[in-house]
Amino acid sequence: MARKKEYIEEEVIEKAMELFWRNGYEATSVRMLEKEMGINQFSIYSSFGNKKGVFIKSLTCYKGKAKLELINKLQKSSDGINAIKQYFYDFIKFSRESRLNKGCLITNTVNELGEKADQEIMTEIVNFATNVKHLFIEKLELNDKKTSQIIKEQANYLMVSLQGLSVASKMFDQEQLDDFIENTFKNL
Amino acid sequence: MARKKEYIEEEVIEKAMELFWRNGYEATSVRMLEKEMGINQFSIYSSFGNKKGVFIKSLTCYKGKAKLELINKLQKSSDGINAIKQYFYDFIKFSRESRLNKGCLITNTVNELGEKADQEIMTEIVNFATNVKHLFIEKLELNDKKTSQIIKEQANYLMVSLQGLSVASKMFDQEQLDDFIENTFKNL
DNA sequence: ATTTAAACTAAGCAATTGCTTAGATATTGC
DNA sequence: GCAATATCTAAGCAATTGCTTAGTTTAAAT
Repeated sequence: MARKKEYIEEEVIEKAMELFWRNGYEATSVRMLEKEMGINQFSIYSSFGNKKGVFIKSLTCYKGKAKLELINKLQKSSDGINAIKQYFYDFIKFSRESRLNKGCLITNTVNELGEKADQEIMTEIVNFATNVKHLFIEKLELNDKKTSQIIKEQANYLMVSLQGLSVASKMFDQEQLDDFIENTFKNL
Repeated sequence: MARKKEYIEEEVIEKAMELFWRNGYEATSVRMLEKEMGINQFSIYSSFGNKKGVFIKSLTCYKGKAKLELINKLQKSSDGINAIKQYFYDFIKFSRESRLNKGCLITNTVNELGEKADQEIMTEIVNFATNVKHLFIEKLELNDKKTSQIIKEQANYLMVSLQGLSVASKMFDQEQLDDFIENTFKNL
């Protein structure tokens, strides 16, 4: 009884996500989204409500991509600490696009919006961080010598370290990042 | 032969710096700067050229404040590793304003502007990071058992860790940050 | 006191922001 | 074929962006 959409929402959201990932939230305008997603502003607003709506869906898309290309591998591994270390190395590759290091979209967003981030956005972020942390805990528990207190501390340590890696990858060279990762996992 | 300025550039720049620190570069408009600095746009542009000019001076101001409240203490100390650890704890206090964790302005800027940061801004940033790193190296050298290779690696490690602390302080609680710092220095 | 020039106020510039809407177009059920 | 309706294009909205400029005020040198 009506016309068909000429685009697939999941596909255009991936384009949007890439743009937000490269530029950040504020620096990405609806006109830029229009071009990158290949659809008109009318379509953007009718599909996603507003700019924030596009961003929320982009975060979901990012999580899906990260899960597929990064997190599933960690989840499957039974290599404990070494699996997490590999995750750190994998993350650098994951966040690099040709010569540009984009960092982690979640970390970028926390850093950009901080406490003044919208509630909905903040929920997505905390949600994602919690998942990763639980996964770290799961891998740390493979070492049965660690007490739950130690595991908690080390999981916190690793979470902050990962954020450092995200920011640092934008300005430090591979050698510096390698030094960081190697030292991070020395005593775990 | 002419009228006197009704403001002191160093004073109004400190206000601008606080604003950039809280909000980031893009999210800070010239109208906001006008209000915060307490001077008219004409004065802003005649004193600092353009928005970027205000920002560059703000970075310099930040460095001065950091030196005074943070870096000098580290420089004076002869406590080696422990002095650096104390620097990490001091940084958290330094970057907190009432309940808001603003992170490090330098780290915030790298994260926001990344590779597309203006050359002049990038110079200021690299410059500052290099200073801190050299200071870390100086303190690490107080332990004469460390080879220069180890010291290089550990300095890189600490630099990235510090950036992690900056971002993480925006969303993690004190306990998580403490776990991070304590574990960070276990590796040294 | 007069001249001179820098510093002020405040209005205004074009460009861009997020978002909306009027009207044309296409796809469906009948 | 026709009517119904969701989707498209493209123009336009008020508000905000970084920056400028015309005109007034102030203070020092003569």
